Parts: sequence; structure tokens; C-alpha cells
Amino acid sequence: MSTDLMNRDELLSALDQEMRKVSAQSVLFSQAVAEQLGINSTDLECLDIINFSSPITAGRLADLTGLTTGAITGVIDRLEKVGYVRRERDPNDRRRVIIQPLPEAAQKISPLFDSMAQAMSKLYSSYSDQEIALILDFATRSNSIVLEEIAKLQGKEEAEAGEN
Amino acid sequence: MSTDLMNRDELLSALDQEMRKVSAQSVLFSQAVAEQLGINSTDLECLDIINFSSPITAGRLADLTGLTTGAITGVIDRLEKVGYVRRERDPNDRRRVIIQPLPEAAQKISPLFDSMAQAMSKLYSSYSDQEIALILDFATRSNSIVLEEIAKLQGKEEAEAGEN
DNA sequence: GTAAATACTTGAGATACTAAGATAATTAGA
DNA sequence: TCTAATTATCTTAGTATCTCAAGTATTTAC
Repeated sequence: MSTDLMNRDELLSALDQEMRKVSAQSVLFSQAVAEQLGINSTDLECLDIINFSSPITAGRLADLTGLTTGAITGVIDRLEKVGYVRRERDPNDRRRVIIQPLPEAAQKISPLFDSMAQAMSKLYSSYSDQEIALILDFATRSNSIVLEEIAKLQGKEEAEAGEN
Repeated sequence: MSTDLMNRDELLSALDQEMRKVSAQSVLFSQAVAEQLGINSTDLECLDIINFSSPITAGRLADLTGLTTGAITGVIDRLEKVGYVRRERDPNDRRRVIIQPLPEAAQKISPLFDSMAQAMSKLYSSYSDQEIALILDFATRSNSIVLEEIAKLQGKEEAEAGEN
């Protein structure tokens, strides 16, 4: 159904549904990328962070992902084994492990996003600056709502635990 | 930075980043909801499908989720144990198991979405029908791109397997 | 110079998945 | 109408990844 035939309620519930799809599908996309790279989704998420915030320590990666340091040791072991990262000792604090992304990782990952980037770029070109700004504003405001609601849910948990 | 101070490139990369956040955060939101319900994310996803497409069989649920039937047996076992669903034999084909959602599930789930629904509804109220239609159109087009790109990645996999 | 704190690794146990085979019910063919 | 093949789910064994707690090495603070 074309959007100009929809009344407001229909528009809103359609938008709800599409936003839900956005997240479901990007999970699927990540899984497909991970599979192409021969790693699991957790390791890909970590690899993304490592590439984006390099240099990064194992402990910082644990903080950012919410995984335990024990789990992170496993992540780095696996990523190192397939040659995507390298462990390096921090010379200033030799307890620390700095995770260095290797060029091999970026070289294998980039092309997997090329086609997507092109298609999205084409989509963007059909919108004016003002329209992009509107969409960006909507996304930003949605995100801050969701962030707040996550906090409320997690707060509820602690509150109930505290009651006991 | 306010959007009217951004040039097009800045707008586009900000939008990219926000759309990424949309999906990351809705995963976190789901996890928080699941935790409140005392179940895991997979089981919550299944419970959603069960509620939405009731009555549904175990096999159909396996198809929709991409899990094996063995895994679905475990999902139903766990959901049944906490009283969110009930197994029922299909009288017309007694091999089939129909999964019935129990009122307990909806009663526990609904309130967890109330606050979010209210906040989103307030956000929506600040947009005109035309603006909502624009955002919906963008989301829909993005989704069809992502869907296509997932198919391409998965096709690549098969193609490479076929080469050998 | 020693005690406490920090950063990571290790190992045991828990959970949830897949793959393959078992069981039970239905369908199709001679 | 038997019988074989198919279908739907469950069971079991094996695997992967997580948490938690303890262990090791290094740094910090007194």
C-alpha cells in the first residue's frame, strides 16, 4: 500500500513495524558478514570495536561489550588464530594486553560492505539535505527514548532485587 | 551538533551512525525485556512469534526462526516450564504440536512495553502525516536494501562452496 | 619493601546450539 | 489393505561460548 493512501494510524503502525525490521535485519546482516569471515557474531562485534577504537586493551573491550574478561580472552584467542588481530604487551603497563587489528582483517571486511554502501548511497541521493536532517532527527530521538527505556527496565530489576 | 549546522556529508555519516544504534539498542532492549521475564532472548523471540502467529506448530516456528527442530523442542520446554505456553496435540494430525500462548505471557509482557509505547507515541505526535510518511518510506527502502544485501552475502557463500 | 589493587588467563560448570538417529503418525502405492 | 515412504517432533551426543572463581604477573600505595 502506498503511503499516501494510509491514514495516520496505519502510517504509525507501519513505521513501528519497519523500525522493528531495521533491527532484526541488521542482526541477520551481521551474522551473514560473520559467516563470510569465518567467525561468530560476538567476535565480529569485537573486531568492529577493535578496528574502530584501536589501540584498545582487553579490559576496555570487556567493558564496551559487557562480556567478562574471561570471555574476552577467548574472543582474542579466536581472532588471533585466524589472523585478524595480534596481542601486544603494553610497554608502560605490562599487565595490559593491547589488541592490534591486522591489515588482513580490514582487507577481508571492507569488500563485504561495498555493495551495501553503494546501494545506501544511491538511496540517500534521492533525499534533500532537509529531509535527511528530518530522518536523522527522528532516529536520534528514537534512540534516546530506547536508551532511557533500557535503563528503566534494568533499574526495575535492581529495585526488585533490593526489595528482598 | 544541531543538524542545521551540518553539511551533507556530516548529515549522512551521522544518519549512518544513528541507524546502527537503532539496531544495537533494540537488541539491548530485547535482552532487558527477556531478563525481566526470566527467559533468554531466543525464547522471547519465539514467544513473540507464538503470540503474533498463534496458533502455530513447532515445525513452523523452527522455519520462522531458522532454528533446528531439536532447538525448538528446548525452547518450548523452557517456555512451558515457566508457564508462558502450553503444548497441544493437533487433533487433525497428531504428529504435530501446536504451541498455545497462555494469558500469563501477555500479562507479563505488555506492561514492559507500556512506558516505551507512551514515549514513542509522544515522539510521533510531533510529526505531520507527511513527515511520518517520509520516514516510513526511508525505513522501508533501507530494509529492502539490507534484505537484498543479506541475500547477496549468502549467495556468495553458496557460490564459493559450489566452486570446490 | 610489603600489602593491596589491577589486568589478564585458566579451568570448571552451565546453557543452548547442531546433527543425526529414534519414535510415532500420516500418506501413497501396489 | 498392507507396506513403504514421508513427515513432525523428540532424544542424545558432541560442540561452542558464556560466567564465575581462582591463579599469575605486574603495578601502585603506604
